Amino acid sequence: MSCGEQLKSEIRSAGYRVTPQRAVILETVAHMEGHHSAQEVYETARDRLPGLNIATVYRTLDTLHHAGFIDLFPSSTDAMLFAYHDDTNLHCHLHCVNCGRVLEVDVEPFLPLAARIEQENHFKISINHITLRGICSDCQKQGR
Amino acid sequence: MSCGEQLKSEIRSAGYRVTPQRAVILETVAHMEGHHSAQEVYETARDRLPGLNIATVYRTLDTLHHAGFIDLFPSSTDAMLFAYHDDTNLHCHLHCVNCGRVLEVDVEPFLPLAARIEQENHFKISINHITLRGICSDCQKQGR
DNA sequence: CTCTATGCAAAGCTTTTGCACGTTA
DNA sequence: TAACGTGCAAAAGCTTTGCATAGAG
Repeated sequence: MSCGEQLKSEIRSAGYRVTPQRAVILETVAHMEGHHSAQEVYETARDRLPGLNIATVYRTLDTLHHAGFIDLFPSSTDAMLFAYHDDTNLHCHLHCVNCGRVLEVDVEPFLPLAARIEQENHFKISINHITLRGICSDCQKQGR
Repeated sequence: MSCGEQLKSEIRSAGYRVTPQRAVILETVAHMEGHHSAQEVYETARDRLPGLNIATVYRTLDTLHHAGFIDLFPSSTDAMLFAYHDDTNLHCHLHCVNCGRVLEVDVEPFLPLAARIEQENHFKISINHITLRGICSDCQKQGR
């Protein structure tokens, strides 16, 4: 089964109707590395689906988020960022507040600490959403 | 020196003009515990400064942020959150993606790990902005 | 007196919503 | 054919901006 068929099948198993828009948008997010705004997803997906509407992108990203296929990340700019959720590739995030880029790093060293914080605060941590904010090496070089 | 005078003096030492708006807005954020939207800051500050404009609140919060008095936090809802920056009280954040509340927890256990991540990635972490997202105990009780 | 900050109103951007039509199962 | 999803257009919410006036140093 092709990658696209695989994703369609997963949408269907999650109990959602498979439409061209949903299939293309999910494939788009899955193939674009990293974290992207709705506008970026829209512009990329539109190449394969002319006539696609940005409202549909928002509605579809929301649907796919509820279905567990997509993770949401608030960013330091106005726009929410979206990323494909891959259980086999959990990571945490270094979010540069200067350029907005999001680097991904191994989550493993965080796990013991996360478990401790969960216990002490009765707070269920979403491991894939741990975010450290700061300045990336590129921005440090350029001063500020 | 009163608390208000203290803050005014700090604004002045940072090289900014002291206006009633800046003084009141900074005091407001300093006295409101936790993290608040511009709208909340506006509504609270307006009690002491009728005629205050929301545009002034945004401009002032931005100024005070650049001056280092205020921290910014993107949230899972649309609105940016603002908090008083207190060097003597660094903490990290448990951000409930369900109700939007932000709990503060001791930052100390994070420091060794943060130092290691900084070294390995040449990324300058803003210690006061470490954010763990998830579900708070109240929302867990209510189911989801 | 000069330069900066504020109020006001308008605009910008991201995101959401209502509704008629088209599509999926 | 009975839901449900989409396109379109309009609106909503947060934030920014231009400009004239007021205020700080």
